[in-house]
Amino acid sequence: MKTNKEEIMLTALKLFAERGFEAVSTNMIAGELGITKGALYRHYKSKQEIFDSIIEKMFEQDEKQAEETNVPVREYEEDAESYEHTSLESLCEFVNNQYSYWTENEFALYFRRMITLEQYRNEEMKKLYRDMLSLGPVKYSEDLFREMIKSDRLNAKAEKLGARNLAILLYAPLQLSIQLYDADEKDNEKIKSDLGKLTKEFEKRWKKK
Amino acid sequence: MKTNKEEIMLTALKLFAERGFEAVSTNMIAGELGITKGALYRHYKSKQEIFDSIIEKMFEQDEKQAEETNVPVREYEEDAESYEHTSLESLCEFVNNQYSYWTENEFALYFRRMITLEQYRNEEMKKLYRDMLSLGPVKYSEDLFREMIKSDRLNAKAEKLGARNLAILLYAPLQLSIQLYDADEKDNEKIKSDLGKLTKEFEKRWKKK
DNA sequence: TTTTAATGTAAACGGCCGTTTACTTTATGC
DNA sequence: GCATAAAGTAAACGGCCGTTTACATTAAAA
Repeated sequence: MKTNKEEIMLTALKLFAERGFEAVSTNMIAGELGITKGALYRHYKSKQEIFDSIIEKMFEQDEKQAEETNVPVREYEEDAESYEHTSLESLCEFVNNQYSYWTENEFALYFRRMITLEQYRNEEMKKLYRDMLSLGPVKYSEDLFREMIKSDRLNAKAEKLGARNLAILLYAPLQLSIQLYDADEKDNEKIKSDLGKLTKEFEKRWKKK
Repeated sequence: MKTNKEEIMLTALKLFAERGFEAVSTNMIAGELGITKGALYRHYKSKQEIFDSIIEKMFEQDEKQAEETNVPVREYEEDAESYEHTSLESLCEFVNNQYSYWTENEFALYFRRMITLEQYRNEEMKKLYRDMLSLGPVKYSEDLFREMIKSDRLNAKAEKLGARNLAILLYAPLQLSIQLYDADEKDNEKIKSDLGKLTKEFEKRWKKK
């Protein structure tokens, strides 16, 4: 009489992140917890419900994360005013924070891997992956850069390159850094400091002198 | 009496690329082909053998691809001479070719997705993913940049930034572009032309004047 | 200490898994 | 056209799937 929902969820998440939802059996999850599969159903009414609760928890955690960092994370508000105070520096800092978040925060790390494995399964998963990890963040940065260009905070070269390409140039090294982390977790510190250098370099290159 | 090994392999690959190897059943593969699962075993002795033959075919195709493009793709030869004639231009062109290869070549496209879904399953898959899609290409570019710096083909800023970071700056936009393609295949032409712009920009920025 | 609710177990359920078997259909070479 | 080998079928195999059931144990409340 010990296991709680949180524990089951995290155990399942780790397995989902390594084999994919469909390939993980209730037996595996229970076995990992040292209980029998029947006991799982005291806490969740199905395997799917475990998965759904993981998604839900990620959304909750994501909101908190968004509040902590000064740069709003996902939802783009049409009202342009909200970006007026976003500086290039804070955006670069945000990128570095994102690296730490997706590699060092245990839940975020496994969630990212899980959703990576589910991204091609159906439209819902595809959208989730896109919004959280690929097109979403790019579009978000793009919007910020567009604002920066409008308010003349970037140099002429930046203006010429365009907001979308600036977003790609900033966001791509983050994405690759996360991939490099997955390739060898031991390189974490090196990867992180390299990313720091690259964002600093980015700052210098595009900021209005 | 029509189905051949090639047909089975490609059908299986598409399913593996969307759900993952373990989640795809022999029934699904056979169903997609319009035959019964028993018939599969006339061509392959197990589901695993279908998977293995996909890997094998990818290696074969990869070798051909490496011969066609003037830039050697993977295996790094200690002998530094082999890089002497690799120019920054051809490396950038190689990056653009890689985008087309991993999005427009049917087999490469589905193989990439499949291996993406298998990357966390075990050490063998992890290595395969790393070598073909993440750390491998970065290391390869890094070696090329190191040679370029040594032979003084890049400018002072490039030298200061270092070969690894140059590799990241060149390779990251390719990786992200591929992800963006997966997010919405219809954007292909736009993504490709943006990547072209970014590599041109890269060329101008780091080449010795 | 006794009651009660939460948490566990083991077994059963129908169903699908990968694979093998015995047998039938189809295409090809002589 | 007929033998033969290739390619298909349907059914069976043992085994695991997700889930439910009936019952036992545990921990907390009274």
